[in-house]
Amino acid sequence: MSADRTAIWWIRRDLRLTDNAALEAALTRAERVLPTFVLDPAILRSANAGPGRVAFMLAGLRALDAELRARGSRLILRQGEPAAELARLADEAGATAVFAEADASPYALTRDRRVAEALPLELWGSASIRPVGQVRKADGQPYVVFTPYGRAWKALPLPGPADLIPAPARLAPAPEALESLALPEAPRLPDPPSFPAGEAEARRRLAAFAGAFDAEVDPAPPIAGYAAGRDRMDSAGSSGLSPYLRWGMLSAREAAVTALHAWHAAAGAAARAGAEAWLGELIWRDFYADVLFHFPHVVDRSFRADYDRVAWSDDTEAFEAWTAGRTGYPVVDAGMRQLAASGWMHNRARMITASFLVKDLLIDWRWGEHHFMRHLLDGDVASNNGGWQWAAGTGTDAAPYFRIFNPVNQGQRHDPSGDYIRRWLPELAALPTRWIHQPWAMPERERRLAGFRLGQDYPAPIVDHRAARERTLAAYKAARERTTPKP
DNA sequence: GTGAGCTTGAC
DNA sequence: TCAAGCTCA
Repeated sequence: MSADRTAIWWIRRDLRLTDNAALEAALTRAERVLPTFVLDPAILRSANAGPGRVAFMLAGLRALDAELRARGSRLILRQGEPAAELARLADEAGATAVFAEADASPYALTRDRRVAEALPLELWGSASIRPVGQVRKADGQPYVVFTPYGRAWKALPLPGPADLIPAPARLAPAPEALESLALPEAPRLPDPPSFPAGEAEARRRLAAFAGAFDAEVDPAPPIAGYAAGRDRMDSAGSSGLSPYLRWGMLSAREAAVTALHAWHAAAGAAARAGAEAWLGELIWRDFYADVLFHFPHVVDRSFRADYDRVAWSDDTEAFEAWTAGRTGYPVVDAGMRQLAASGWMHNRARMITASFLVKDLLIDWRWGEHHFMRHLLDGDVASNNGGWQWAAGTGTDAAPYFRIFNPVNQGQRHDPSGDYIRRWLPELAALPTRWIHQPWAMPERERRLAGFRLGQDYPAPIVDHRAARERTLAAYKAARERTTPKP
């Protein structure tokens, strides 16, 4: 190995220096490492690339560049087809290898195969905690039910703090002559942003969520109340880390180590349950990455073929009302407006809005999946598709088709104060809590007192939930009968 | 082959 | 109480 060997660290969805196995491998093997990001037109032009998520990514690259510069290096930004751009850069810099974090999504696998044909590409680490394909049944087949998957996941050796790779303190400078595109300005981020991009912010949030990892210092960090608190939309019970995990501003492995540490340090059974519940959410993320890897057809079809025959309604007007947060069901509309305004939605609200689109409006789950992908900062094919197929009842381990969320009950149960509604639907802010989840049921006298006009200040429900429920049950039943003829 | 169990429910 | 059927061991 020559002393001046140069390698490319190809950054994709791992916008961090801490616990980065690909970066570490590159540093171990080369004298000089070129941190490189390639803006890929195939991704940027795809229907799934929302401007909000692109802006978040660009802000993340800016933050990463600052971290690199603080260590003596800088980000090299290129634009074009990755294999061609990386080959060009390798020529310019005399680089002999490319190191990258493994990414198991279908597009990434295809892209990386092309790059590997042109250059020596080495994949290290994983965007999930356990790489896809690692957790399998005794017969070698992948799991398609979460609970047994989770049991097997936990039975494998668990990562500990010693497994995490520290960020490098110094990096060799990139040659001055190597060109880098200027980072495009990131438009469309709210100011101040709900989710400031970057590794430093991710670590701040992780520490704030999981506490000082010491029950004597901080006996009740949010993670300790997560088991009960995560479903509450009217308080900050969730970690708010999903965009950072999506872009690798936080390593999923470090999140798992933190959850396990919080479990050991927990002050009691409830706090332990909180840490376990959060670890469970991280395992869901691994599970859906694994499902997508083994069953890539889920990207555009139901996991279970029966449900590709559901006679969906092509009601574009109803779909528009759903996207705009104007369905007349407050909890649905609050979720959709939170998504539009912040690029993020509470997970409970994701389930409620998804159930409403599919099972109240009988609209194809793919319409909703694509809308979410265009708006979510954390939009990730595996998790988003898994969540939608779960809600639609078409996926692995899905909610049964006849389980249809009642939007009023869900709102009352998970936003009992009504504050989630008041935050995102200011036109309902003056309504008494008793009626805030069903303004149409409010007596005329009370409406006048609150100065509220149904149909003007806020729409009347666009569907009757009870009737919609019956219609959906019939449509799913018909789809099943069509494809499973009696012997 | 067989029984237990299946993220988040509704009526 | 109801709503099916299928996975996993």
